[in-house]
This record gives sequence, C-alpha cells and structure tokens, in this order.
Amino acid sequence: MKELSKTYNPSDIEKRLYKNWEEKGYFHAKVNPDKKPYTIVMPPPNITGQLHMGHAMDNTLQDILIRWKRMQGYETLWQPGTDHASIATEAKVVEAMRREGITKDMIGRDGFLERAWAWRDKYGSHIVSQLKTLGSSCDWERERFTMDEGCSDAVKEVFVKLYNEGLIYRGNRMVNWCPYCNTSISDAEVEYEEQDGNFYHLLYPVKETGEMLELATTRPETMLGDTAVAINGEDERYAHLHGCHVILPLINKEIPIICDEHADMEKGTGVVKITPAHDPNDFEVGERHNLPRVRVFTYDGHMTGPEDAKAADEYIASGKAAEGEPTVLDCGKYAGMTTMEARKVMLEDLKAGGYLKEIEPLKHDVGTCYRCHSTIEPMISKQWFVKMVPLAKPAIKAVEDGRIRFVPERFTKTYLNWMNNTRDWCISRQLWWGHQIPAWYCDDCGETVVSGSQPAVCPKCGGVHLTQDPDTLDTWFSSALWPFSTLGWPQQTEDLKYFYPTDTLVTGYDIIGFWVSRMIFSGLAYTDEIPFNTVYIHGLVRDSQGRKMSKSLGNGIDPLEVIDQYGADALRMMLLTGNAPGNDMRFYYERVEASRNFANKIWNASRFIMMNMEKADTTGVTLADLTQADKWILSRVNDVIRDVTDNMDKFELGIALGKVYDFAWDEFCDWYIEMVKPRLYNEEDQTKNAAIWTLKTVLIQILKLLHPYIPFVTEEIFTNLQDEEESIMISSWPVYKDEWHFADDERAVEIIKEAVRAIRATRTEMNVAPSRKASVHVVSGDENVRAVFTNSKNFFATLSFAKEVFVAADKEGISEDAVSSVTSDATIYIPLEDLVDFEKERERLTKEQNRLMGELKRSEGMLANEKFLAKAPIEKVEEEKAKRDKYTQMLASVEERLNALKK
RNA sequence: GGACGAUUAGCUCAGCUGGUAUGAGCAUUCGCUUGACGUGCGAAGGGUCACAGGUUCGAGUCCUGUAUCGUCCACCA
Repeated sequence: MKELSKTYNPSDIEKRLYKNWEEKGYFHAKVNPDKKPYTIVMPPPNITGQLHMGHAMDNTLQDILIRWKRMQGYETLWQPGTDHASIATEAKVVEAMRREGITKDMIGRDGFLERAWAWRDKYGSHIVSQLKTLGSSCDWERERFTMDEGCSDAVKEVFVKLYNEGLIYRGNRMVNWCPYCNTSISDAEVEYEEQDGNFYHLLYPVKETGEMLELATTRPETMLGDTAVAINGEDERYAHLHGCHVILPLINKEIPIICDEHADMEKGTGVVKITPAHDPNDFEVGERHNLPRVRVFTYDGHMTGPEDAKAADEYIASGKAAEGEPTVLDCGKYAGMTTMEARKVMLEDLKAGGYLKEIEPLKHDVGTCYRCHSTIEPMISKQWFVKMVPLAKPAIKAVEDGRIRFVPERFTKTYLNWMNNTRDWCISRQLWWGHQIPAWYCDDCGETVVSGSQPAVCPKCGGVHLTQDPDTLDTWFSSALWPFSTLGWPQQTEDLKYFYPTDTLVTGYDIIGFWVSRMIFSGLAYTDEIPFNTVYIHGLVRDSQGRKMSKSLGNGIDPLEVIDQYGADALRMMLLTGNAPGNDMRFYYERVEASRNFANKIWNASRFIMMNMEKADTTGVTLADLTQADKWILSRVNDVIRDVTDNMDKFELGIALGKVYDFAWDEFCDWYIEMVKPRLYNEEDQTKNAAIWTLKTVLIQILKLLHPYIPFVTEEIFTNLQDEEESIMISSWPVYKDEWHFADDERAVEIIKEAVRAIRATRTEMNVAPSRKASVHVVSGDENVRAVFTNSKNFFATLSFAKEVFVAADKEGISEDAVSSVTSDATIYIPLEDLVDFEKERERLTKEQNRLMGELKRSEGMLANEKFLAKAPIEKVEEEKAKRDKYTQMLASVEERLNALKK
C-alpha cells in the first residue's frame, strides 16, 4: 500500500505523471484492426503562438473526448501539429529583422526563408511543451507541420488538380490589399471597424449642358481614377443627361455618364462616381460597361507617379500582362503623396475650384486587415483564385443531409450561410513564408505552366527559361487539407485508410468560415469523403468583465500561470463547468479555486479511504455482504455512470462533469463516508470489510468518470490505490450494471437522509447546535419505515446527533416536552428536557403548518381541476395524488404536535 | 439590412424531450478545534425566470411580437 501525501499539491505530481504517460507510449496510436478507431485532428496552433485561454479550452475539450474514447476501448488518435501561419509569422520575422536594421530586400528570398525556418525551430516547440503542461494526450510521435514535406506535397497535388479541372484560375480581380503587410488578403480576413469619416459632396460639371452634377463620396482621393459617373436609368431627374459626359475636375478629363442599377435613386443625389480600379462595386460596374481601369494608388499606399505609369505601359505593351491589367495614371502634383495626404490636398484644390459643395460627418465601417488593422485598399491585382461555387455544392449537401453534424446544432446555420454566400477565394499572397505557388511562367512566350515540380522546358515554345510565381498560398489553403494531409495523403497509407475520415473536430465558432468550411469542401473534393462526422463548436473565454481577451487590452490571462498556481486539473475543470456548448464563458479566479477545491476534496476522501484500507480484508466480499447504505451508494454510482455516459455521448461535457461533481461531493463524501465512519471506528463491527470494499469500489468509479476531465489527480490516486502499476488512462470506462441496481435501498436511505436533515434543521432552529448536546430520538412511522431506521440505527444516530435512538410503534409514552421533526414518512420526537423553549417550538411548528397548508392547497387545486384530471398523463395525476397524501399526513402530524403543546 | 445568441438568486452561469424554480459556484447570515479535508462541515436567507400576447389542464421551457445587450455576415457610392 502506497500513500498519498498529506496535502494536495498539483505541481508535485503533474509533470511526473505526464512524463510517465509519454514514456509508456499511452498517447501513441497505431493501426489496429481489432479496435474501432476514433480520431481527432488538433487545430494546429500558430508557430508564433503562445498558449492562450482559447487554446486551453479547445485542447481540454479534445483531450476529454480522446481520453474518454480511449477508456472506452477505441484506438484513439489525437493528431497534433503546428501551422506556419504565413502572414503572422512573416510579420514577426520582418519585425525582428527591422530591429536589427535588416529588410527583406537586403537578404533576399533565400536569406529570409532561412531566418523564418530558424524562427520556427526556435518557437515551434514552445507551444508544444505548453500543450503538454495542460495534459494533452496527443500522439506526439506523429507531430506535423503545415510546411513539412508531406503537407507540402499535398498542397502541390491539390493545386495542380484544381488547376487542371479549371477550379483554380489567375486573373486581374478586385482584391483586399493591405498596404502595410503588402499583400492581398481574402474576404474572410477583412475585419470591419466603425470609424468616423466624412461624406464629401463633390460637383462635376456636365460637358454638354454646363450644369453641375452633385455626387457624394467617402474617398475623394480615388477621383482621379474615375472612368465614369453612374445614374439610374429610371431616374427622371437625370433623364436629360443620358449619353452626356462630365469633366473630371483637377485633371479636366472627359468621362461618360452611364446608366447602371448600382446607382440607387434613394441614396444621396442618386449619382455615383465610378472608380473601377479601387472599389469592388465599381469594379463590377466597370465590367458591365467595359470601362477602362485606371489605377491611381501604389501597392504601398501612395499616389502613383510618372514611373509607375511608364512601367505599367511597358508591361502591357510587352504582351505578358493578363487581360484586364489596369493602366496607371501619373497623378501629377499628387504623385508620391500618401493617400491621406492626397485627400487633404485634393480637397483644398477642389474647394478652390468650387467643386466641393459640403462635408457631412458620417460614421461608417472601414475594412481593416485582421492581422495589422491597417485600412484595406481595394485594388485590382493579378491573383490566383479558387472557384467556389462547384466546390461549395457538395460541402453544403454533406451538412444538409446530416453526414456532418454541428454541435450545437445552431451553428449549422452559420456554416450554411457562409457556404451559400461564398465568393471566389483569393489564395495568392505576396509573401515569402509559405507554400510557393507551383506555377511557372515562360520568360520567352509568357506561357503559364502549373506542375508539381519545376518544368524543364516550356511546353508551348520550348524555351528553357521559366520563372516560378513568387507568391505563396494563403495559410488556410494548407490547413484546409489538415485532416488528411497529416495522415499521409496523397499517398494511400494504412493510417489514412484506418483513421480517416476522422471523427470529431473541435474548434471555436470564430473559424467556421476560415477553416471548418474549407476542410469540408477540400475533404469532399480530394478524398471523396467527409473529413469528420461531427463539428463540436465551443465559445470564447472572456475576461471577468466579458471582454475578449486581447493583447492590446492587456487583459489576457496566461493559462500557464493559472496551472502554476492551481494545477492543470483545476484549469481544465474550470473551463468545463457551468458552460453550455457554444456559449462564451468568463474567466474567474474564484471558479478556478472552486475547481482546485474539488480536486482537493477527492484527494482527501481518497486519503481517508486508503488510511482505513489496512483495517480490512476485502478479498471475499460479495454483494450479499453489503449493508443498506452500501447498496444505496453503489446503486447511486451506477445511475451516475449511466447518466454521465449519456451526457458525454451528446457532447454535454459540462453537464456530465457537474453530475460527477455533485455525486462525489454531496452523496459520496458528505453522506456515505459519514455513514460509514461508525462502522470503521467500531472494532466489533462485522460489516467493516463490506464498507471498505464499497468505499474503494465507488471511489474507483468516480476516479474513472473524472479522469478525462482531471487526469492528473485521478491518476495519482488511482495508481496509489491499486497495488499494481496500471494507469487509469488505459483502464476501462465504467458501464452500468444491473446487479448494482438496488431500488429499495435507495429509497430507504433517502428516508433516513430526509430525517437527518429535518432533525439537524430543527436543532439549529432551536439553538441546540451550540451545545452540541446529544439527544434521544424517538422515531415513529409505519412498519416499513421503522424497519429502515432499525436497520440504519448506527449511522442515523451519528448523523443526527443522537445519543440513543428508539424506534416506536406508536406514540404512547413519548414525552410531550419534546420538539419534533416531521418528514414525509416519519415523525421524530426529540425530548430535549430543559432545552426546550415551547414558545419557539410552537412558532416553528406553525411556520411548518403554514408551509404545508400552502403546498396542500396547490396540490388540491390541481386535483380539483377536471381538465387536469382528464388531460394530464395518468402518471402525473398519480404523482400529484401521492404528494397530496404526503402533505396531508405531514400536516396532521404537525397539527397533532401543536395541539399537544397547547395544553 | 440579414442571421444567430443572451436576458433566471447580490455576482457569474446551469436548467435535456413543457408538470411544485431541484439549481450550482462565489458572496451574505448563523453555528461548528466532529480522529480525510477550514481548499472543510451543518443550517439559513435570497428569484413576479426582460416585457406583452398566444398555444396548453399546465410554460423559465413551445409559438408570435417588443425592448436592451452581444456576436457573425452583408452593405453604406
């Protein structure tokens, strides 16, 4: 027999236990035809990342599911890995270089990538060790990285396949351009922020009529790129202007007035300036009317100048430019200004020329970069796109027909909403860190060659000089393949055949669009299978005021500090308790403390049991040896096993944990252990072995049920409780047993518990507690009830502070100088001799009388309602009748006592 | 503008398929040096379940609408 240390100190045990698990290979999964597989792929954290509360929650949920399924006998694979996080990592590396005074251009692509890989080697393992601290039972032998060889092969395979199928194309399209990151970003990566801005009302003179046409814009600096002004064809105010032109102020350029539905008659003056190169809507108008595209901004946020214009002209003249390449304007006096400077100067000039009518303040949402929060400039740019409509279709179907299920169900809507409205996905990024696009351009003829490897010659002209596209792919392009690329795809590996499709994907609702949807369509498109059958969505962990934890607010709480102080078990438990799936939760240290206290409680209860185990020999104990109390607790734990497993099957993890918590603390510790103590402390007691057997058996069930949630304490106790070394991790999950069901004993013990509670309440109210004076209890009730009390006299006496218990068939001979506790089944008289304050007792009984009369009135009211009797299910009616009878009887007892006291 | 969520004890939140609000943690009050645990034990107070209608014998739970807060999506020339 080993021993638990006197005080529960998580930091003493957690590291040691984790190391042991890892060394024993418990986390490792292998193809095993004798078992059913259960697989979770971990959402790969960024290599730049520090473990934050979101990770802690996400990974705790996954670990719970994995540990639970492992105990249920599945071959469980939790596939871990990290993400290269193109923009985020590149930004950090660039920033680190900047502090050294180095730029990307100075060291070139290869030099930069060398640094980025070094960064990855340095920080990539950081988050892994943090996940270990949390207790994550991932298969670290299989750890992957989105840019490792296998994942990169998968990326190339997919790119080539989609290109050949015409689902990837390159073109000049409107993209979201981040001038700070100097790259395009996808629609999903734009975040809108409300900002104060202005509505500038400009006046454009009409060439044919000489009138001034008023229009409004929030971005006057784009005006040099205007190539038309639009009015609605139905708008009678401007009917006379059809076919006319306006003269663009500042540069005196003639542009047409066109009719387009985009011009909304209700809004402003009903006139819109059209800048196809710098606004997504205008781009579309431009396409419809075949308008020229004139770019006036550089990609780093300045007004274009003569060199820009010349370079563009030469490029277009060379014939290599794709269709739709915009021309570039020399912005003259504004060239080289930032867009904001240009806005200011242009407004002054417009005002001087009489072209500025008014400035109207306005709040509007401005698109910003999700990484650096710079204002996004819509720009025409040549980029690679994935055609979404054909890919989205099967992905929508898979969810609609239930092959993939969202938990909670409401997130299905979020997903479908996303999928049904998705636009083509811009996948190229003007970054170096990432998968370089597997496309080559012939230097001689401009032909595009897409291939998994560098082509030797141009298939069109035979030229040998081919240059690879310098751009890299969106980070999400590789993470979309994660569920199968990590298992070896495109190779048909044994792992892939066995573990794929995976089972549960656990992630936050914030990346349903970014990631979940893309994995689903990717899985279906490339493997012909769903990537997982269930998506378990959780909410965000917020600070105690309900704010998102963020670096800028400085309100983030470091999970590692919490673990350091309270233990990983406490943190894990805190993240689970009292939270419905998909809802956000607030972080409170009070709740971490409560969780730690629970672990401590279990620790001490176990210590108590282990201390007593030496007193007994449990080897020959059978169910027939158990007492009423033993059967009660065994029957109860049996119920809990069934209920908790049901809840977990439905992903109601918080509820499941709550049930074990309540059972372990209230029923097992506060009731059962206290019931058993008189037997343990009495040398003569014949049922000691049964008591110890029950204590140990029930404790083991509790530990197993808790293990997925709080793996460390449960393991430490379990291995010390057992003589053998076996880990609780690989023990089997408890199952409901019919032979552990004892309905009669459950009822019997509930009768005693009710009596104990009533007596304790009475004593407290009568102020007996302070003296803690033991009293004599006389129990009256029917034959069955008397038998129950006789049976359980020993613990009933202790729990209710009796020095002696008499079980009486009738009330004769009971002193009237007594207080009484009335329960549903029994009345307990407590002759307190000199301690009784009769006035007080009358008050107490009167209060009780009133309460019972209230209940009775409600119950009788219901039973008097004919409609209730006619329409309610019979069980409900019977239930209500039983209640009425109970209240009637209790009321009679109370009144009887009152009468006796009135004498 | 569209979708979704929240509104229950002083605070933070649970409440599954409608049946006395069974609530939990923290906080509060009173009492406990009970031989596992004061990170504990016992007792107690505290709620017209946002509001208005409806369905039902019966609604925190289902339906409709309103209000406040929050999130996501779309858009605002």
